[in-house]
Amino acid sequence: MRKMKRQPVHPGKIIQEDYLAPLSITIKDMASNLGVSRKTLSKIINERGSVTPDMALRLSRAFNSTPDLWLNLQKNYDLWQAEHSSKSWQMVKPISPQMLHSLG
Amino acid sequence: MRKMKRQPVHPGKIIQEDYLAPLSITIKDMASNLGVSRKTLSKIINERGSVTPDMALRLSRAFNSTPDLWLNLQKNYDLWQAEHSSKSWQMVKPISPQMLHSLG
DNA sequence: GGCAAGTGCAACCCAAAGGGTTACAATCCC
DNA sequence: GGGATTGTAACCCTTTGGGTTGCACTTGCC
Repeated sequence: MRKMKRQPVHPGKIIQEDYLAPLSITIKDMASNLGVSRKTLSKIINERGSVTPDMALRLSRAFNSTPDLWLNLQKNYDLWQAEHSSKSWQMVKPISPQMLHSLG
Repeated sequence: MRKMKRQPVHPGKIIQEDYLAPLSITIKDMASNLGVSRKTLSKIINERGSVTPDMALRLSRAFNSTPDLWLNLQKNYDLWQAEHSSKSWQMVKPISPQMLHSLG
């Protein structure tokens, strides 16, 4: 599989750069169109909020895409954050056949 | 794209049926191995908790898989829940070229 | 039968996070 | 100048992840 070396793009950036900007749609109008508050959209675009399943569904309808597109962007972003914000998960030892023997 | 018609399997079920059961590992021991509380693992396995990015990293190390495997399971599950727990997102109208005209 | 282990779960405590509204200051654009 | 846009802070509410402790139930084993 592929390992992410650089921090993935936040979905908010995609919304802003690939949709709102090109189409000249304001955050205010877009929030209204999505049926959420201006704050909610603003936070996501400014990378201070995340795309929830519900928001992914709304975005997919507005931009004629799929909820998975947005959730995957968010997932990759969150995963990268988790990988780099703590390392205690690296302490987890693989469940190997050898271990199973000692467990028996 | 593919549309999910049936409720996706919860990652907790996979953990239980594909790993713990076959390997005869108890929830207690597994929780200990993952470095989380018994409650945390128990909730996930009983489908009352979700696999967070941190947990996905732990599971991927324990079971020699990828964090994405676990996060995708959770994502699909959450998305299905969101789709069926509310329908207000269906009110969102697509941003069509026609709409853009009226916005201009 | 009887005990220890495994387990679901409730009760509590915390902190984080999503969502809403309101309000203010800074900007941008006629 | 003046209206529209926008980032944000302040508040409020609810949900949720995570931890610990304790209790009751079930199961396996001697």
